[in-house]
Amino acid sequence: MITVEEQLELIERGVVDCISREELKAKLEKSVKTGRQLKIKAGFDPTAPDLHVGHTVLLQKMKHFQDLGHEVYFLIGDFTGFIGDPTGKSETRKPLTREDIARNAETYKEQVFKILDPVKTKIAFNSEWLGKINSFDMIRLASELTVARMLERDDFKKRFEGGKPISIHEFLYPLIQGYDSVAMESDVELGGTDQLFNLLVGRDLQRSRGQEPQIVLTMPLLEGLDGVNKMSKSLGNYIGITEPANDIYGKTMSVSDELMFRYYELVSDLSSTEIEALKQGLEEGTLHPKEIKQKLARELTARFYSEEDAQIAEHHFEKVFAKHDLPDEMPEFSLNSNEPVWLPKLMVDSGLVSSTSDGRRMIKQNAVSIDGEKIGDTDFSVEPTGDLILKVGKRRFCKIVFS
RNA sequence: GGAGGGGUUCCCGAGCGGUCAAAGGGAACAGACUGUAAAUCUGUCGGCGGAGCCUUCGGAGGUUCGAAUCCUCCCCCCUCCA
Repeated sequence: MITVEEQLELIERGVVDCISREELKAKLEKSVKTGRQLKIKAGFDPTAPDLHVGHTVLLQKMKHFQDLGHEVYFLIGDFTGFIGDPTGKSETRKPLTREDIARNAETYKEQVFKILDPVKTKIAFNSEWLGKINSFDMIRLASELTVARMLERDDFKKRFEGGKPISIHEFLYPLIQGYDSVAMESDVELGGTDQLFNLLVGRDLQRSRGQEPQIVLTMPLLEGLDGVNKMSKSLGNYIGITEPANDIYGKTMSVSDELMFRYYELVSDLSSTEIEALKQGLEEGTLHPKEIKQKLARELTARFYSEEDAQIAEHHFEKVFAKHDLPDEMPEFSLNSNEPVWLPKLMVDSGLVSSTSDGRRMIKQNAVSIDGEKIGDTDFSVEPTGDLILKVGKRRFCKIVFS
């Protein structure tokens, strides 16, 4: 059995808030003594089963608990999904059907098990207990927190002060999430730092209902590719874990040097000593920043694919971007015409640009080439004499095949 | 229920009868520079085979030679009072 101290060391790695460390230690001690696993809970939204690298920060932490032999619950917040959550200014979400949720849950499993141990992971749905709750329970729950307290939550506070709408039912979410902890009798709840408030509500509710309050652990939010905002799908600054290997590799390479170590710390499996060594190598000039980043890109690509795929992705990257060569494979567009084709039209048809205006713009900006030769004339027409490679910008290629 | 403020192009946000395809910023895209880095600089940023034309300013009508701008109704959001 692993000692409490050893467990703490792994658990606390990368954690922002731990409330409280003493209680966590006590729980671990009890667990070691009695052999009872701790119940670890982390909740996920059922509407967006597209996980990105940002989510993996949390998943990695869940994995740590699994490795330590604890009981990890992947909680799908399907109850919220049934209701439809119009959070923020985005248009009201359509309530999900039972089928949607079942399908999303499947997708989640596929993705989540790229990190978590499929055998050890328990999947739970909060509709199981929230679906049974009645109006009285709901109102009683709502009476346990004040509006002033609710407005302490950063997100609500900002929206309130900024004159942005907040629906009443949004106040219910922290309560519902907190109730999950009560229903599950969780020992530890994990979440991003933005979840701190919700996680603390769980503690409050457990305590007021005579349970031993859960330990709250928050993980940092990983910055997205823009280096500023947190990684999110809606901001488009993410690396999706189901994206093609080339994209995972390439997107990782576009991370800035400064941010790259943040990625190392939060998502890499390397130990902190190994990361330190990389940092030192960079400072001393023995390691080139590109090499360090490539190591990261390989690690991430290999995690979601394989070592081999990572090698291929690296090869592709070097070829296309470092050497400005053509990729090994590119989309083909077959054209059956004996007439010359106006270039902007061809660009639209082959899907390289969205409109002829856009194509025209690209030509004007000196971004278009055919078989390596820049085209600067917007009136240019392609003669149907033979296959050719059409390139727009740095990364858009298409092989035009005449048939 | 009463009073007031507002909904503008991907986002934020000017415009308040013609000179508006709509300032400015952000995002994005392209070019230069590179390590596809990042940062920076420059340019582009509704559609149409370019001049010109067509469709945009919450929705539907209307007034005008002319409407994002004025009027009517409707929908949505915010604030204050109750």
